[in-house]
Amino acid sequence: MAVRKKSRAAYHHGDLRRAVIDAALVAIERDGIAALSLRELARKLAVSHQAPYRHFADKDALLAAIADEGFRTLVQRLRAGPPLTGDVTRALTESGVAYVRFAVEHPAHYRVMFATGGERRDPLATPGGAYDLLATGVARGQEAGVLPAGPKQELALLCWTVAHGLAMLAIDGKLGPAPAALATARATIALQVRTLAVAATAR
Amino acid sequence: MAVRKKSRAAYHHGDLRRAVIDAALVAIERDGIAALSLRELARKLAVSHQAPYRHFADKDALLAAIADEGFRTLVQRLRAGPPLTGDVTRALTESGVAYVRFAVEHPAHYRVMFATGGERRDPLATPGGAYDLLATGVARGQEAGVLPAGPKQELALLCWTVAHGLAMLAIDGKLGPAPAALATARATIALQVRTLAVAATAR
DNA sequence: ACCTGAACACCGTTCAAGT
DNA sequence: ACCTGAACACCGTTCAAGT
Repeated sequence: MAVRKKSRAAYHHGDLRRAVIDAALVAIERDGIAALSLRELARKLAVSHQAPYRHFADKDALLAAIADEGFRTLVQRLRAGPPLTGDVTRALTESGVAYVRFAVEHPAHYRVMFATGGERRDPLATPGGAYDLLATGVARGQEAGVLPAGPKQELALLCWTVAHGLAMLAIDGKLGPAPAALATARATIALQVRTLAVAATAR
Repeated sequence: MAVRKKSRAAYHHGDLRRAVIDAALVAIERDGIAALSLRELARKLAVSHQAPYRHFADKDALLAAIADEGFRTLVQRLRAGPPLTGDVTRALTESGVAYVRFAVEHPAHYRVMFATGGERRDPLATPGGAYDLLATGVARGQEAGVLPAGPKQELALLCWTVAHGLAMLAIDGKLGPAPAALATARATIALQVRTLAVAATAR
């Protein structure tokens, strides 16, 4: 029994790549990116400290993979919201909430996505990426008269700024514990959308 | 000559504490907080690797000192803006610009101020701190009729969110190179202040 | 696609003993 | 308020040789 157990435990059966990423997310969430240690991950997964190098060239490649995964998931979440064909005000609000919710639910992903050091690309600016979705939303909002006229780019940046700002404040604990933080973020987004709508109809 | 040079170089004459902080800021700006190494700082300053410990209990104490310095400087910069007794719209705009400018000019400070890991306090919430200044500005804005009515706290959080969001995007290079980034931030802040003013007078 | 095991140059931090 | 120097347990990363 002991022998069988040992010989079976010698190899990691399953998706080590996945397991390394998941363990890294847990570690980052607890101790921050700075404290991430590949050797510690390997220890926790009971594989040799060299095994992770089968899947990631180095520590930065692991972080890049996490960032990639984060951007893909974020776009999915944004696409899952209410369609822009209906109530545009609501759609814009829910998009913002979904953005912050993603950050709150995946703080390690979000941190890595916007961390420096790796000089990573900017998948937000990718065609079909999050920024594209935002630009479309802004255009619809202007057509529907719930966003003020003016350069779409400026408005899109303002919206992203609010979402990103709230996301960072939320995962840094500046908006209180997780459930309250999301409610506060929602209220702030709603205030912003309302303000923009009022300004749009004012002239 | 060689002897004299060696014996004089043996000690660090001057403010080692200051020198360590400055060297840390340079290192963080270049390689990020994660890559900061006390031993490397000591080497660069030509002191023993143990000397910095005279001034900082550990690495985290050094980061805490940097964060402290950052919060103090930020408050100074915000206080240096145009007074709230005059053109409130302009004062609010310049406050926001000063906030982002601080981040752009002191990216390492700003990063450390909002970095996790150290579980630091929140000097923003300190009496007389940055958040107090913001709350006062919001109150004046409402009195002057350039900010919409409503809970001051919600408006203050929205303003902080925009400033913090722009600051983070700027130092992460998402707004382009430094000079352009500040201009973009200014335009975004102006758009937000204008929108709020229009919404305030709409009803 | 994993393993063991050795190796290298680096860390943060502590200690002991100096000036 | 600094120094030298040794020490400890840790890192990321590379290599060699296995299954």
